Amino acid sequence: MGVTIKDIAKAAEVSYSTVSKALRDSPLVKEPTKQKIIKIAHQLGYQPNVAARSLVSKKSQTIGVVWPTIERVTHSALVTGLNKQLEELSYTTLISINEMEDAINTFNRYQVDAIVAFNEKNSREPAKSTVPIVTYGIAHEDSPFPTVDVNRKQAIQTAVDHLARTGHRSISYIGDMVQEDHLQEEKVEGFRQAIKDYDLELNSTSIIKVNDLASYDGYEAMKELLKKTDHPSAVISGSHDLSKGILRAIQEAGRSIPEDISIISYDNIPATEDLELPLSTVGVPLSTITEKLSEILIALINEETVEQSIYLKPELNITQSCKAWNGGETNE
Amino acid sequence: MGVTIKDIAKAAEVSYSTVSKALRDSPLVKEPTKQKIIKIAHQLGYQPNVAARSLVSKKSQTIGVVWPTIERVTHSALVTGLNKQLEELSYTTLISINEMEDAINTFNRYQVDAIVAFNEKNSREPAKSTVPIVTYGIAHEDSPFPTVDVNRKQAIQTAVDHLARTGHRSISYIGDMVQEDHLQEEKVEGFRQAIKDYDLELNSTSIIKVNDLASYDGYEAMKELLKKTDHPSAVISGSHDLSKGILRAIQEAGRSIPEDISIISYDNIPATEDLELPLSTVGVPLSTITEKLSEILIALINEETVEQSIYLKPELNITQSCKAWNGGETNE
DNA sequence: TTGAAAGCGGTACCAG
DNA sequence: CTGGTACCGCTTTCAA
Repeated sequence: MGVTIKDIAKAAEVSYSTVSKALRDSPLVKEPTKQKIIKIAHQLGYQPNVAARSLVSKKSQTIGVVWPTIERVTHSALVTGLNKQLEELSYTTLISINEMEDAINTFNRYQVDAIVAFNEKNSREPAKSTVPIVTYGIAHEDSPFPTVDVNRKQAIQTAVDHLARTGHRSISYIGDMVQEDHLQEEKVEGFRQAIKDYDLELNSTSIIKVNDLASYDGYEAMKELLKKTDHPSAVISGSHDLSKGILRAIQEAGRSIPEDISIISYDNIPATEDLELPLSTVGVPLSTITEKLSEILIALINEETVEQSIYLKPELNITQSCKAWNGGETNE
Repeated sequence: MGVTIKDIAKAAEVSYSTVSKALRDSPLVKEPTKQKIIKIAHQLGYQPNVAARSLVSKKSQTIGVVWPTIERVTHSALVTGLNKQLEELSYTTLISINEMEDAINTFNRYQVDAIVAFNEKNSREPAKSTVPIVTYGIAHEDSPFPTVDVNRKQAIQTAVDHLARTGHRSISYIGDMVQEDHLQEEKVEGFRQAIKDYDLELNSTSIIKVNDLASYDGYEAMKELLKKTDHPSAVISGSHDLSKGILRAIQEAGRSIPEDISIISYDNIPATEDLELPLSTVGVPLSTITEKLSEILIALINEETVEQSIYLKPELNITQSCKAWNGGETNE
């Protein structure tokens, strides 16, 4: 077994309650004593026993993340960001990839202070949990828990709005999923509605289906689209990966951005890779999401009331990948 | 706070130590009493407090997984499999995405029974841990902990071996990484050596570099390769994703498998998607890896001695994607 | 077969 | 400022 505060007490020749105080940096211990104790604790490689501590304090300084769909890369950046954010708030993050209900039970047994659930489907019965829960990305409908989500519909609408206002009349959206995917459908829905609002044409090449959201799918879709004589003057892409493929296809076809075609990508990941050209994006920055999530978590832990449903507003970020459209004629 | 055994004791009108026994299914409790207690516990939605339990029993029935590189999809299937396997052994899996040392400290505080670390780089100083640790995929060199790993070098050698024995003289390997990547280099090394052993030619198109291991990279590489008049009669691919792209490129070029070209893919994921044709693969099945890992974990927990370095032998699985080579002439 | 009581490693309160 | 002690929820002897 590991080192306990009693071992430290013996070594430091003080009572173990003094050790406890010193280690918690209590002002009730004289500075030299404190230093001595801390030093000894360090030498002995002391690690406080969470079990014992949370047993009495009822707090574990731990947040449980329920993430059954690790295979979905989409959330890994988010989880990474959240982990980091919570670390700064001196919380430890623990992840379970079990199903919602199992995971929640586990975290309850572990007495985590709060739970974030990334779940695709709404759980039928609101799992009974002593620990407060916030969900992310779940249909806002009638989740039994407070929910944080990105307004994907609005994101795409914002993109269409920008393009329409800058003269584009023919816009395509690449990213409708062949398989059912609630999150993607929301984007498509936003596109459809915005096109309608602006009274633009909606034809067979306006919404392009893809098998997956990977780079190749974007490439394939765009290649196909460029074969048409009357290809759109602007494209909105459903994900960063798709966009990479789209750029490749455009480049390969010898067309140029933004002269021949403007592009806006849905994306909440900060542009890590530098693509050849900085992509215009629309979406909620990852940091905004993790900040909001942490905020809710902390509020929940402090038993404050929180909004039942938070819908994050996307930001539009226009770069050189977009240009006003003047009917295809050169401007000079 | 949640329900405790005392609440149950009160409701069942027995002492709380009896409740404890009943819930642990001890033979020291009469069957009817036991049933009654279990029923009440269930009604009350009792969840045993891990903190209290592990405080006294010194066991938490939990395995910690250190997985700092979640962004790397490679391991997600493995973690999923391991989680499932351990669940069957009635262990709970908890994941930390913090750096090795932090994560190990966290798990020590949590008194997990053992730790699995997926780490790319060998940690400089063997973090001091009370809890036994096993690492996966780390250079077998001189890890301070027992290690389980796949023999990637041997995998590729096995593939070359098969192809060479069935008449192939010109074989290419697609999957050398542009960025440094230890795991990939091992495969390339295996390829190089096997080619040498069989006295085959090693030219500029024998080993194809890729930017990443995604589908598109395979597509691009294969497309390039097929432009050569004297393209190889067989290709070995470094990953399942690469293979998907490779198949697409071959198909697009109007060539056929295995008539024009044979292909073997490095892969340990069970063929989930059915590609058009079943791919020949070489690698260690995921289940073998997770079984071995669990086995070591359990042994470690029981304080048995384990091998310091376990190197799993890859399996070759040949399907219709490979065919003996007779110099390019038709056989009939 | 059941109950009482000790104690796991800490925290926090109270007395000195 | 330091030490003593009750107790968190549970497991595990030991007695009844």
